[in-house]
Amino acid sequence: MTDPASSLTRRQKVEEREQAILDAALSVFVEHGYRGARIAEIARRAGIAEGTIYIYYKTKVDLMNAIVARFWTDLTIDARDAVRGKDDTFEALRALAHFHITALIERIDVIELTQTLRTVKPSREDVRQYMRSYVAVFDDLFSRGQDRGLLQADAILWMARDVFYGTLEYSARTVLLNAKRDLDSVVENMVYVFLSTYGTPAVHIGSDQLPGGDVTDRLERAVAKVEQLLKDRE
Amino acid sequence: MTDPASSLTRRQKVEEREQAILDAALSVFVEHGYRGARIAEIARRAGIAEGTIYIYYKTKVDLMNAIVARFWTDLTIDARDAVRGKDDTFEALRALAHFHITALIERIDVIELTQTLRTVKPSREDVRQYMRSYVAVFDDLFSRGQDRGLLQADAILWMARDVFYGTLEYSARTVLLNAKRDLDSVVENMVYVFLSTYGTPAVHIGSDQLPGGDVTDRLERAVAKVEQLLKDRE
DNA sequence: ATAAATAGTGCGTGACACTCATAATTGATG
DNA sequence: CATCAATTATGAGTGTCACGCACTATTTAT
Repeated sequence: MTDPASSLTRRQKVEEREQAILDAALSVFVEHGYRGARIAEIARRAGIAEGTIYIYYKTKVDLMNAIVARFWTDLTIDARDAVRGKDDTFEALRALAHFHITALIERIDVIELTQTLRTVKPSREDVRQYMRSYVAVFDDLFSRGQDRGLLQADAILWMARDVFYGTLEYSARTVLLNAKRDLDSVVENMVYVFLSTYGTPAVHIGSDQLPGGDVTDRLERAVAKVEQLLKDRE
Repeated sequence: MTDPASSLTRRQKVEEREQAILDAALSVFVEHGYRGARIAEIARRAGIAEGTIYIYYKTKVDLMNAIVARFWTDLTIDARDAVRGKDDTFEALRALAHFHITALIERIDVIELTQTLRTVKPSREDVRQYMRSYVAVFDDLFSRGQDRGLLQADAILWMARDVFYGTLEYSARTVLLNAKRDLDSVVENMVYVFLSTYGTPAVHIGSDQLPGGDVTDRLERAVAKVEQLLKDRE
């Protein structure tokens, strides 16, 4: 046939329908949560029969898994974009922290679906996989910071990662509950913690972000004095 | 009647039955998760009819809420016990961190139920309430540390709290996945982060907990040297 | 054109949370 | 102790859904 509407190959049509299902499912899951979501409603929104969905996805859980996978894959790409071009490690960390907590708050519905996935169907190896890809953005940043001597070389990556993502996640949750707590403070706190904990002297010298009273900074100045004195004595 | 078995008053029997239901429900929920848990199974284990449960709890969600509430209330008491008697703020922090992550790992099943509760029935004001009581253990500790001049007076409590609970929670999750990551390291990392970020100079002087190679520690020694040198010059 | 393969349909079914009419238990009262 | 009202217990019954399945429609290959 030369019908323009059917100029699409079978695979393309299937592909499109799959996206339609995912879009419909996302909206329904987000609106009603996993339990409240009705397959019938998803089918209706996707403009297909209920049974058709089961051709594409074996179960309701599988369907949600597909949604969540798509979400995190896209988010990983966006995260990489957010830090691209930031040369300074701490600038990049700040950007990533800002991106991450913003995403956590704006897309909290989808993120909660991810949580639900874990409880509904434990031991989903695939969930673990795309989460790994996502946090790799931080890992790369941190390692590069270490190579450049801005972050302590002996700092243990996974500990720093736990502090980073754990704190932001927890903060996001409280931001959502407490309403009046501002995102920028959370981000600045994060950067501050990293400076204090993992920053090398190289970072602190010439740095002006630490408010008066910071130990490391003051000690740094003291060391400079020592060096001066030692030179004087020679 | 003087039948010893029925020497219990009506209220006592009701009370006991309620506990029996909660115990049965806990075990079933933990074994099968929220969705997999069958009310019929809970009734069977509690030794009562299915309908009886609905006399005590209006819905399945309400039942789970009761379980979770009991859990956190008990945990709060244990947490307070864990820090009692620790005079040094950092010792207490260490103890609390250890207690918290141990609980997170040992009782991860119940804690996940808490998460599930949030998604299944959002805006549960009561969940927020007993969580608040639980984190208050940390808040008290931190404030006392500030009063004593061991923690920076201008540090913002909620930020520190987010770092503390957020990091531990995230770590617990990865510990459970990665299997080989040891708890003590996580706890020490936590204490280290707090020392670096929120500790005042008063804490660092004379402290020996930071392993060689740590910036703050090294700078501390450098300062001691400066002071010595300066004295010598007088 | 015809067959083979693939995609779509929607009614049927079993599982399960929750209801309700009825029964059993309790403790107060004369 | 007998009676009664209030409370608590029961389990068969009901409505809602996820999912199965027998069948139809459409596309691709021959």
